[in-house]
Amino acid sequence: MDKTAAIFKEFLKGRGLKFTPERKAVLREVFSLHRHFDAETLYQELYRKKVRISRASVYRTLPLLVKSGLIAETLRCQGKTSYEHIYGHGHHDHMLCIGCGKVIEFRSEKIEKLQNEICRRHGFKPVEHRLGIKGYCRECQRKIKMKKKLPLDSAE
Amino acid sequence: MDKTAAIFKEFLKGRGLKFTPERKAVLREVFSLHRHFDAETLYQELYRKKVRISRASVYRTLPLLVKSGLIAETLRCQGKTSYEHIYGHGHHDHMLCIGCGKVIEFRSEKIEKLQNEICRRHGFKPVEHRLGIKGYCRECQRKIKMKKKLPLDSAE
DNA sequence: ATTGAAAATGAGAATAAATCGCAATTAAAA
DNA sequence: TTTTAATTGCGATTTATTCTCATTTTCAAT
Repeated sequence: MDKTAAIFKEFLKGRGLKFTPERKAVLREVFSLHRHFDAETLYQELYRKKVRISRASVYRTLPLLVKSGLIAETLRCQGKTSYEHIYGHGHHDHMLCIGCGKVIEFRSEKIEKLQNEICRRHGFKPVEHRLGIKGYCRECQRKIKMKKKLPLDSAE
Repeated sequence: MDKTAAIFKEFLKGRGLKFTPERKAVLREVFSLHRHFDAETLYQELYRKKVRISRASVYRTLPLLVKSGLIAETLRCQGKTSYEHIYGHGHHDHMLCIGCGKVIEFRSEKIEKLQNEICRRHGFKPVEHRLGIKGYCRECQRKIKMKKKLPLDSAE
């Protein structure tokens, strides 16, 4: 059994919850995917692989995985909740291009440190955080300069 | 005419959009509210005040206000998009207590600076950012210590 | 192994948030 | 004014997610 399963099982046991085949399947699929995903995508992917578990179970399992600390919700992008791995995937923050949707991941030790310091000052025990910066990537900045009429999404 | 209206009007004119009474009403209501709000709340509030504009118009106007820079989406909290003022309300980040839902606002000049620096390095032009830290406030940390069976939301 | 209680499941109905289509209306530039 | 593109309201629709509940399953204690 791999490490993530052990963690999840442990988490579940601690709260009197069960490590069912369905939950196992979701966990497995989650960690076979790379990058961000949402509940529906995961369900479809499982379906494609002939793993027949209900949407409801997928929707019920993902929040448990979040609470177990294995995954986290990402910044909300287009109306649906999306997730990313935490386990085995060092923490990082995001830049999100408003123009083309590109995601740039980054990590700043200094920012992390400052955050922790601020939390300490407030007596706050941080569990998880998200920093998302919206803006325009290099390419989209160039594109925008060439338009006459300002597009709705222009930064200017 | 107040400053926010001037800004919004200007923004709209620049893209060939119109400063209609409905948009004016939404803008007005937005800035009469304090703290976070969502589309439905705003609609209800307007309805209560006998300002009869359709939900659709509210939903259509809020994104425009975001694009104008007057307001911003907040961290997603419970499935619906919520907003907060930007104009006249200095930017701030959030700590969100998982236990009781309390929101602590804070601002760190140092973090802001670091963010800008990182963006520069990536050729990214930031427009807006959100930093949200989830965790447990002082009180909830105390409460948790006293429980036997771990609640679903426990940090441990 | 058996059992029993609590928890989980699937299927689809239900809800909630947000968007869309369209005919009628309106803002604002000419 | 006139004109024209933009906007409105309404309700229908879509999309995401949650809920209901009868049935099944897990797991700890026999």
